[in-house]
Amino acid sequence: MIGIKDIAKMAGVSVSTVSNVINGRKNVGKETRERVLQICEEVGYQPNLMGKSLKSGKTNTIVFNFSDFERSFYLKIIKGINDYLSENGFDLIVCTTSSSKNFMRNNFSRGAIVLDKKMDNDFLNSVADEQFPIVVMDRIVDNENIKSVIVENYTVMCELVQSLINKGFREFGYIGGIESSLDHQERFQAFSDTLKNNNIPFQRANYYFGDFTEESGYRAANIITLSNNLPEVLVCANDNMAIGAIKAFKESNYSVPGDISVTGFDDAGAAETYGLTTVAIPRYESGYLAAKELVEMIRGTASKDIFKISAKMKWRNTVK
Amino acid sequence: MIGIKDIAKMAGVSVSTVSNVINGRKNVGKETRERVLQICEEVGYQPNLMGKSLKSGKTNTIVFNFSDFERSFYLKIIKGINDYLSENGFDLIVCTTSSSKNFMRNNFSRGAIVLDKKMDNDFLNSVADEQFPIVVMDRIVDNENIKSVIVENYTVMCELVQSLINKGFREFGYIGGIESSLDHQERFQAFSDTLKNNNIPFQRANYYFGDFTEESGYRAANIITLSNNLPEVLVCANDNMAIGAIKAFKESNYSVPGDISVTGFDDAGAAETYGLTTVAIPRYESGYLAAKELVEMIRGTASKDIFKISAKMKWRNTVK
DNA sequence: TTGTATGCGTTATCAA
DNA sequence: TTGATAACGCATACAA
Repeated sequence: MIGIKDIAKMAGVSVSTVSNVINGRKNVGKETRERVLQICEEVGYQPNLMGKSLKSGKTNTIVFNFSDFERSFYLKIIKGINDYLSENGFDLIVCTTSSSKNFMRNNFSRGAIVLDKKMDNDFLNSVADEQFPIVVMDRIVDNENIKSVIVENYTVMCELVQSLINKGFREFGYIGGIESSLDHQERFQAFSDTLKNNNIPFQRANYYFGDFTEESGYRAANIITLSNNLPEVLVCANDNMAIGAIKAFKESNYSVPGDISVTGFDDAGAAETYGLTTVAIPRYESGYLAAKELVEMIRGTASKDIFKISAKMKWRNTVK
Repeated sequence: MIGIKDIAKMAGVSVSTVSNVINGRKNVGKETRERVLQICEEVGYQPNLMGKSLKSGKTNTIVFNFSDFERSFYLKIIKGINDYLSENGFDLIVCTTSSSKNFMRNNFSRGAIVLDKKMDNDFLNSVADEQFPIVVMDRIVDNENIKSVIVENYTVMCELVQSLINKGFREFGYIGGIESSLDHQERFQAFSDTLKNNNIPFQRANYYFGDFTEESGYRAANIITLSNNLPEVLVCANDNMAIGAIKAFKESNYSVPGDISVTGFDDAGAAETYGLTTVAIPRYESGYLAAKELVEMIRGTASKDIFKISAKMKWRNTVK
């Protein structure tokens, strides 16, 4: 691997001069500067981050941590994060749980964005620090160096359910997501609060367990069809499960929305294809904003508030 | 930040002794070892990864490099890579182009898997090394430390086109992908070779440029409809473009496959939804195998051959 | 069994 | 305008 020392030798100057050129100091003669830059270009010199941050004690690396490979919108979040960070001169590394623990320390990286349920609060509390701020998504942690960026699920789910009630629906079914997920909790809370506010009863029997996968929605819907007691509308905690449910209904020769209406949450790629009525969450923007919040924490200019991403109803045609 | 030196001072020993304790060498007295470990524990000492790998030049980290956020199957590839690596005790970091160049060096990582057209061959040749092997996907680089894992596009595309010919199709259209992509090149080569072998003419006018995005397929199909000269079947270099084309045809009130048949390549998530006839590529397995090849190169047990992932025809209903 | 000295790639200080 | 050198945190060869 070629280093500053090699460049110095080739250019016939000292290492300090090369360092000065590379870091844009002005105390270098024009000719020397050009010669050095020329050589760097030719040999494709890349500064070694190790040496650099060993010296400075600072890095520009941000860790993004996730572990669920089933939800394709994660790529959009990553893209948002990546875009903001590269616009601001930070490097991004994406890791899954175990590796993240190695890299989330302030002599290696400058901060982290965490979207992984397996990364527990205790661990986060132990590494978060004024020198190592963290942004968590879909979770709230009580620590002044950990900031939350969450989706504003509650109001939009209220809006969705209220609209369904206004359309005349009275018998609701619900498929929930992973219980530890804040998204799940808020969505279901909004769902049941809205029914309660309208004096519409919701039997626990009409709650079906899911885990945000299409498979789990499919299974839940099969159980529903077997019960011989279809609700008028099935509200699902996300799109994957809604789509799984729709597939199951179609296989059992029920028409959506003829026999049963279905709603989702996310506006995932496939939602449009299925004409699914759902809630659109701006994923790219979430990532971008999470990165922005983190960088502001690093710079000491962040506000303390939880950052809420707002979502919007998307009416399509799986609701009568 | 507390370092080995501080521990040494507190324990009243030298830094090398502390280093020896931490790295489990046996040349340390029992008492000393216990005292040092005790102190490390108390103060929460964490070794500085920078200093460590700057010195030792060895790590267990593998870099995976990609940059296209539009193709959701990338998540499957990442999952495959992640699974193999974690089963084998390696850490994975995923990076986009610019950051990758920082991390792809043999004192930080142990090897890399590259799936990014923006990472040029010159750069790869300059970093690849016996001590830093690289696996490239969808590309062939002539370097004994760079191994290719590619999809066996040719034979399956021949099979697809031959089947279409056997069904009686004679007028073909084609939407190509990014020209620099090996996938694109092989698929088109197979397409035109098969037509030639069957003495079926293919006019260059029926070739449409695309870049693997749905958008580009949509545009190409709109151009086709305006030409008033629909081919009998439109072969697309991937699913995204095929789906874009199908949308365009439907908007122009052409029926698929009534007025025109369409085929894709990838078996992306949405392909099933659209009932698209396509070619299924095992993405998870590709990632898993790419990681396996890399680890074997690291261990010095890899074969020199290009690794080919085989793909399979998937007949659905966008072909008459 | 423990300590001293050196070097990894870089930046910063200071002298030339 | 340039160069020599120390220092960052750690591992290691070698001396004690």
